[in-house]
Amino acid sequence: MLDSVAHSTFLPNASFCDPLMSWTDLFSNEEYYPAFEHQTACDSYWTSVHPEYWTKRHVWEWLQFCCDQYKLDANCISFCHFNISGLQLCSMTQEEFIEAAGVCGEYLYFILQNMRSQGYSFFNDPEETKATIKDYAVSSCLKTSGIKSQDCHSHSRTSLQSSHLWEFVRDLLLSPEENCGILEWEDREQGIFRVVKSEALAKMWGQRKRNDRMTYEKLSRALRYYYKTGILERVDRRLVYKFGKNAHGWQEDKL
DNA sequence: CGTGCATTTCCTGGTT
DNA sequence: AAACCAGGAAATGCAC
Repeated sequence: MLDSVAHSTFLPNASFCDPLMSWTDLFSNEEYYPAFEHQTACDSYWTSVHPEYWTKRHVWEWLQFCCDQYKLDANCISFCHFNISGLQLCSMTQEEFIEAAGVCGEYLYFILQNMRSQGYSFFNDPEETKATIKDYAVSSCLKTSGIKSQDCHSHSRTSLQSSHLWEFVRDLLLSPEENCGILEWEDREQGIFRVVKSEALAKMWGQRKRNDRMTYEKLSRALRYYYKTGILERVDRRLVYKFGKNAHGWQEDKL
């Protein structure tokens, strides 16, 4: 089972990232049936069929795509739970997803629901969706190597909304596209970083928490509380912080 | 409903 | 003077 997932092929990235493409467009677009002229629905890619009509193979292909694209830990996923059709997949509740794949399940559920409502535009939404995906993947245990499936399950309640400030800061440091020069590594190895645009950082954090009253003054107070818990360590320079021993996921060689 | 955690808000005072 | 830093105290929102 795992082998079939690991060895099947994906569409190249460029093929499904057109944000303007609807399900109808995708379905009728010949580009999605490039190599096989007389394909049946069973032979088509999952990307060319609405999730409700997915075959078991489509479900597998989708799972593989998600694992690959969002660095989900396949160890967290009970693949036998997903040996089902698209119709059955779509009827699964979030709880059932979590039961089948822990925090990865919560994430997969999130992706599926968005795909069902938005089609592939979901994968290329430059706004919230993209940040949501990234944050979802990075803030939970998904990107950490060597994580045990039990750990994933124990974190199954972790979600975007519960993402902590230090994780938000960490993820910003780790994603240059979102960062926009707001944060900068001062010493990558030691986890020392500088807040370059304090106002922008506060604004972004405020957006994340849906709080337009957020300021750097208040954000920095929250950061200072991290000194006590070892998430951050004090650095005696303005706007400079350092990850402490209880912060994880920021080290280059451990990503 | 109560409790605890993680901020958020506010504030006084000190530093760059 | 503006922008930060240090923390105390209390309030808030949320999950359990």
